[in-house]
Amino acid sequence: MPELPEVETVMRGLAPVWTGQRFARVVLNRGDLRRPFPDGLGQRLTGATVLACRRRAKYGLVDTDRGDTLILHLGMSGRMRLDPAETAKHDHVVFETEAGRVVAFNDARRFGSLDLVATADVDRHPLLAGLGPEPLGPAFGAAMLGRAFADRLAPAKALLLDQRIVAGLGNIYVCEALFEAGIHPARAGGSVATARLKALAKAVPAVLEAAIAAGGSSLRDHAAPDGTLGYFQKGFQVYGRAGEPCPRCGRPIERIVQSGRSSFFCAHDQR
DNA sequence: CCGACAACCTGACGGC
DNA sequence: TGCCGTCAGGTTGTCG
Repeated sequence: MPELPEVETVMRGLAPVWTGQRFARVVLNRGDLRRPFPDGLGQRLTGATVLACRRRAKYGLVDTDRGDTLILHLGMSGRMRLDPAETAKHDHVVFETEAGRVVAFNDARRFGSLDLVATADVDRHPLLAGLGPEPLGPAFGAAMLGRAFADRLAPAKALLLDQRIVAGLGNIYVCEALFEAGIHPARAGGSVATARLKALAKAVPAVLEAAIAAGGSSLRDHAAPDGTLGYFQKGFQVYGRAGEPCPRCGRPIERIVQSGRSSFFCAHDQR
């Protein structure tokens, strides 16, 4: 479930555990996830002190005092298990601080990734260089969306999923934001009325902030009850609710598939 | 530029 | 209990 809010929650959970702490051990239980781990990953992290835990789009960034930044991506199924009672299947990398806190990067499907790059070059790294603005940052808004949507025939759904336009949205929150803004997911970007674009510019951060708030509240002392960071149940308005009544008009929520991914929407309220 | 599709992997779930 | 098909929050590349 890692879209922007989940990654934000994970990094907020890691921050108090890692910031200012040194890694005593980093155990790699395999040599790769989506891609091979960088050479010397374990050695380069062991003994390093964490300066900051932050986020860009769906990437978690961990800066160290050695001038390196660990770039982590949770893929589809990645989780950070905090002080796990025991090791679990798919605990691929285990970080242990000198204070004895343990974090296990668990990722069943192995679509996640770990990269280590010079902190000074992080923003220019190929993974991050092409990303659009943060939807919760100052560069995001109706004007910027208007420029990105103008003259586009591509569906609004596809444009919002395009990380070069806005960085951090995934399938769930795109569905939710489009519902909130009253925009049909298949509507061509260029045909979205200005008023709806403004609504969308409000809906996107609203939906994300609500999710972050829900995640944060379920975190308590930095972890869900099962020690997992980053995943929390949340009631969605339309996502995953095909056939259920629209919370606004009561008509059944519909599901269509766009470029291989499910879109959930209300055909009456979203045009 | 666009969109459909496949690939990367494992697990959960429903039907039989 | 097992087997089978379907689906899953992401990213990347190919093809037409």
